[in-house]
Amino acid sequence: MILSTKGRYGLKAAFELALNYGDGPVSLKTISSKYNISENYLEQLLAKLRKQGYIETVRGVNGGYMLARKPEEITVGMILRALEGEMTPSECLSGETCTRELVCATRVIFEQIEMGINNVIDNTYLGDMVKQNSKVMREVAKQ
Amino acid sequence: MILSTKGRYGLKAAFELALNYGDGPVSLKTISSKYNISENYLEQLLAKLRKQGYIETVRGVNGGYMLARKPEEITVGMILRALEGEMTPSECLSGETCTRELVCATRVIFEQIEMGINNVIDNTYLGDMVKQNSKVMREVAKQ
DNA sequence: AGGATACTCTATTAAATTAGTAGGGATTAG
DNA sequence: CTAATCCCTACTAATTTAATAGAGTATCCT
Repeated sequence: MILSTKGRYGLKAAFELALNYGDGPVSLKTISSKYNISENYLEQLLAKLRKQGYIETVRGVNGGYMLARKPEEITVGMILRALEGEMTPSECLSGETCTRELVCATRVIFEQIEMGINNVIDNTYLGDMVKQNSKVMREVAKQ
Repeated sequence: MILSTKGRYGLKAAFELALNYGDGPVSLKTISSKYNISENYLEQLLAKLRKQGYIETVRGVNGGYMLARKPEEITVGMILRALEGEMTPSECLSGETCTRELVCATRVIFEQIEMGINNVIDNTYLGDMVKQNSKVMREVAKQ
């Protein structure tokens, strides 16, 4: 599994906040029960997203979480990286351990895999997910 | 890290066998010392590749490992999957747990990530790596 | 003011995975 | 027959994952 539950749960939560963008905060309980995720665990994931500036919180009664920016300004990559760390297939692409930059056949492959992933996650915004979702929902409703 | 050492080491070893394709077996010791990988550990990885039919072995003195097919017939994806399992971002794409096929916004993203990865690993053959490598080696030699 | 609701923060932990280590057994060239 | 190799299984230390637990702080509402 390329993504752990951190990235998977976190992306679901971020999508939920995007769905409710502009409608005030959504509580942890609402999200965790809708997606069937442990409340305390999801809380830790949302804390990471908050610390990285992607979501804001309102404390107290009727409080909850909300996106700190428009869904059109937050990419899937931002969310996944905030939770999973750099999305790289091999430490030699992100770290200092690999010294054979030029002459490494496997490195070329790892770079291409990384590009393939980044191409998706950096070009998809939460806003795109919302649009795509409402489109699918309409199609399902027709049948 | 998307790939564990299993996939990374295993791909390096497979590449090494591709480099030596047609020249008889290459011993475990040769590969593990060249790439600085634990001999016993690499052996376990090569055993997996053998059981899946990608490599053959010759036992006894002067024995070793060799590709069971031409480098042009073995993809990077075959090697990585043999060692890492299915390269999928989320269990909902490979397993039976996810039941909301149609109406799942995050699933769409996971599918696209998977396609991005597969596009690279299923279209790159060990033979391509060998060609690419000798090209780079020539360029380096010029300078 | 006070209670209920909701986020904040830190510590702990069970389970799984990773990345080996270890060692005895079988095979074969010379 | 012996040294070089592969074969196979068991064990283990370290790390990561996926929570669980609970005490603390802020805010709304009455």
